[in-house]
Parts: sequence; C-alpha cells; structure tokens
Amino acid sequence: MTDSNDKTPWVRVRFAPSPTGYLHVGGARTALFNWLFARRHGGVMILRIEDTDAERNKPELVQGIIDGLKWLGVDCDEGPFYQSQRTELYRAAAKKCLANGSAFLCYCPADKYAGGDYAESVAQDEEPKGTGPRRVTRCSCRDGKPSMPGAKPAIRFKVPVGGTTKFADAVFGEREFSNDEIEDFVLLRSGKGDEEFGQSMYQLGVVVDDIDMRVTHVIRGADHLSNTPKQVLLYRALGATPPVFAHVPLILGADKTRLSKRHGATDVNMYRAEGFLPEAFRNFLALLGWSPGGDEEFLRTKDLIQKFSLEGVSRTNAVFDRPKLEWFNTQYLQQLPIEELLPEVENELKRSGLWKPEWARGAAPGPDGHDHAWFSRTVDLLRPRIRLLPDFSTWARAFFSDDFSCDPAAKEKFWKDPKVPELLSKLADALGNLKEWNHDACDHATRAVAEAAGVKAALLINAARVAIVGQAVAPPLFDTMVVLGQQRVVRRLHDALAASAKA
RNA sequence: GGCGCUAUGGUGCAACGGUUAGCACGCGGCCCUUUCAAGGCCGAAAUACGGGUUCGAUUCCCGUUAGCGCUACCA
Repeated sequence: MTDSNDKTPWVRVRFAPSPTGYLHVGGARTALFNWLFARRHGGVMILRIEDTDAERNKPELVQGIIDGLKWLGVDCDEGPFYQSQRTELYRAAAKKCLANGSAFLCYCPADKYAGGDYAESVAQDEEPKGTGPRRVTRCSCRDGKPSMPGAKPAIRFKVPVGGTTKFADAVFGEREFSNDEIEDFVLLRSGKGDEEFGQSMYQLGVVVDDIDMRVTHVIRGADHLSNTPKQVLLYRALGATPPVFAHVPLILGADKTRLSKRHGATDVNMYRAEGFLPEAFRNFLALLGWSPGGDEEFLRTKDLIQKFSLEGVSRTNAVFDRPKLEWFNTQYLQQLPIEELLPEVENELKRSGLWKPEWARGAAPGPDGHDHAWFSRTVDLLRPRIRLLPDFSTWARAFFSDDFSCDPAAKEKFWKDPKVPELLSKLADALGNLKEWNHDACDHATRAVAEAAGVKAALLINAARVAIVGQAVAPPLFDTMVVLGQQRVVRRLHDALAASAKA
C-alpha cells in the first residue's frame, strides 16, 4: 500500500473451482495465493464456478466452497459466476474458431479415446518398452473425413502441425512445448437430443472467461502446466493476448502421493469443524509452497498481503504436515489478541452447549458477582493449554461439572501440615490484592508468599488447591480456579480455613 | 508408453558460485513444574547418484534414478 511502484491497479485474478467436491486444501491454497496477490496489488478477486460437466457437477457443493473461502478470509470482489449459465458465450467462441479455421467438426464417437489406446496402455503397464500403443494426437476428421458420418459432431481445436508454443510462467519461467505433443482437444461437446452442440469443455471455458473477465494473472495448480500451451493456442485463435501464468506446486500427503481422503481431512471445512483458527490455518497454508524469503514463520494477514509475491513461490510439491498446522494453531491461540480470540471461544462453547449468557463480554458481573472481565481472564489463562478450540469445551465441562478426581492421600497430607492454614490466609490476601490477573501474576504472588514463609511454592500451591474445593482436584484446574474468580477463591479459602480450625 | 515438471535433514522453507549449509515443525535430552500445557537451553538429523563448466559448486549444464503432473466429448 505504501509502495506505489508495486501497485498495479489493473490486476485481476480469479479462483475457479469446479463443484465436483468440497473445497480441499490444495484449492484453498490456490484461492489464498490469488487473493493475496490481488490484495497486494490492489487488484480484483473473481470467483468463478466451473460447472460445465453436468455429469459430475454437484450444485449443493457450491455453498460449502463459498463457506470455506469465507472462513479462510478470502473475500471475492466479483462473482460467483457460473459457467453453466454462460454456454452461449462458449458456443460463439467455438464457432468463431470454426469460422477462422482454427477448429473443425469432429464426428468421432465420444469414447474413441477414452476407452481406446491410452486406457489400455495404462491398464496393462507390462508392455515391452517402446512398443506400447501411441496416443493419436491428430484426428482424421480435421481433414474433412468424418469417421462416422451422420453422428452429431463435437468441435475440436486444430492444433498446428510442427512448431512450438511458448509462454512465460511467473513461477516456472519460460516454457516451450512442441505442438506435435498436443492433441486436437475438444472445445465443445457434441449436442444431445435436438441441441446442435453441448456444453463447453474446460479449455474453452477458462480461456473464454479469462478473456471476458479481463483476467491478468492466472494463478493455479501446477497440474495445469501441461494444459497451458493449449490455452495459449486458444487465446491466439480468439485474437487475444495470453495473461501471465503462475503455476503453484501441488500439495501431497505424508506418503508423497497426491493428497486425498486417504490421508485424512482434505476438506477445509473439516478443519474449521475440528476447531482450527482461520488465522492459523491461513498462515500455515501460505507457507506451504511459498516463503517470504527469510526465517519468518508468523505472518498475520497484513504481513502476508504485504510480503506476498509470485517470486517467492516454490516449484517443488509440498507435503501437508498436520503436526505443524497444529503447532501454528497453538501459537495463534496464545498470540492472538484476546479480543480476537474471545468470539472464537464463545462460538465453540455455544456449539457444545456450555455457553452461559452471563459470560458475554461487557455483560453483567460474573458468577461471583464481582468480576467483570471474568470470561476474558479465564480464556486468557486457559489458552496455553489448548491445542484446538474444542479443548475449551473440555475444560469448561470439567470445571463446571464438579466432577474432580479426589486424591485422599493429598488431602491427608494437607490437613496434617501445621503451617498450611496461616499460609493459605496469606495467599488469599495476596491474591485478593492483585491488580493484574494473569497466570504470571498469580504465580508470582504465590511464590512470594511461599518464599517469605520459607516453604516450597509447590507445597503451597498444592495446599491451596486442596483447600479451594475442600478436596483434591484435577491439578491443571487449580490455576484456572485461581483466576476464574478471585472473590470466590478467597471465600473458599476462608471457609476451608474455618473448617480446619474446627478440626 | 509419450511429453513435461521437480529434487537441501522425517516435514516446510533459507542460502539465488565462496556460509562452520541457516530457520521452523517433529524427534531426543535437560531446566521449570509434586500435575497437564506453555516457556527456556542443548542435541541428533540434509545438499538423491554420476559426469562436466569453474580457482571454487547446494547453486550453472548433461545423464541416471526417484516422485509428481498431463496425455478424457473431467476440471
């Protein structure tokens, strides 16, 4: 934003998922990169749904994709556009190619290639080297010799014989492909019923739309690298200039094969459901295949946008490392300003049905009637122990159920120590006088009391723990309780002391 | 099978001809903690292999190997 030289207002990028599945992490990262690039350059982010395959398309999945993007913080400026609603545009473009001779009508049966040579050679990979069936890259129909006259034709692109097609890739550099390796790909499917033609194929759709939407940078998965020359050819046939391409490496599973359900969750919305913070997920995703250059790990949205550049994108496929994702989450759980964390925790507690209205920020006094920042402090204290959001529910459930484990031995030891009652009294005062209520403050106060009395802080902590609930509690809960409600702690301490005096 | 892309510890990234090859996750140890985390310190761990180019290669070129991708009237 500050460097006007880097600001190119005309930048227009898009994320173009096809609704044949949920928003997977690979797609999410592609979307994120596009978004970061757009925001970095003050450009426009477009969302386009590529639903030209009626067979596989599942309209109900679109909302999930949009929700996933929203959770990630990827907001789009234009769209969503649906390719299924723009068929006339594609048909016109295909006919234009037909007219200028860069495409032809193909009468071959639809399954000629799919069920033919290629499929077989894959199925039985025991072919002797060099003798495997070769794939046909030129269709005989292109010379006006329909193989099946009478059938409804599809429109195929007439790929040049000989020569090469080159293009610049912001990540992979200059690329050059031999035209003879490119098949006469289909532009428009043949029509069904009384339709003249069917729906557009991928290659035609992307190119026509990217031209129409004035997309300047195509940032997408590296699995499209080999498709790019076809598209460059199409751009030319349509009389347009190709945009800048930027292919980003793929995301693999732990076994280095393409990430799939087999590797666990690949649906972004599942990570949301598991309780990851979007900030953490985004930071992790951004660093998968991209680096700001140095040793930096923590990049909040602002830094991400400021530092993102295509030059920093790696060319190597990356393995999705869940442990690191979790680490990012614990870090954000601790580093996020408490105001930003609170709403997330609130949602989580609502989800688990443990939420109580009086906990709301800024609401009336807490359970003890005195403590206004009660909820905030509790969350703040608890967060170093939390890995995922739902852990907050676990803690809340444990605390409010009063179902603590009881350790008779600890209880016994406490009541037998003659120094304890006085110490507890001092501790209660110290805690009651605290100005700041965080873990360290409580810790220091406790230690100060212990040190002054010449006892181990641990002993005092344990004693207080026992006193507070009149029984041994699950250890980690102690700190929570101390901060949870200072008034209550003090009250309980006094009660406990009174009880011990009688005994 | 053909074509393409890639190759730094187990994982993600640095080093863009000259470094004791750096950082982070994970892992091991220690400290802290009569607890669980968090935190602090220390440690093990890499330039796939073979040729070149160069005074000098992780870095540039070629080959091998491996992985991945494309090779559909899927996207």
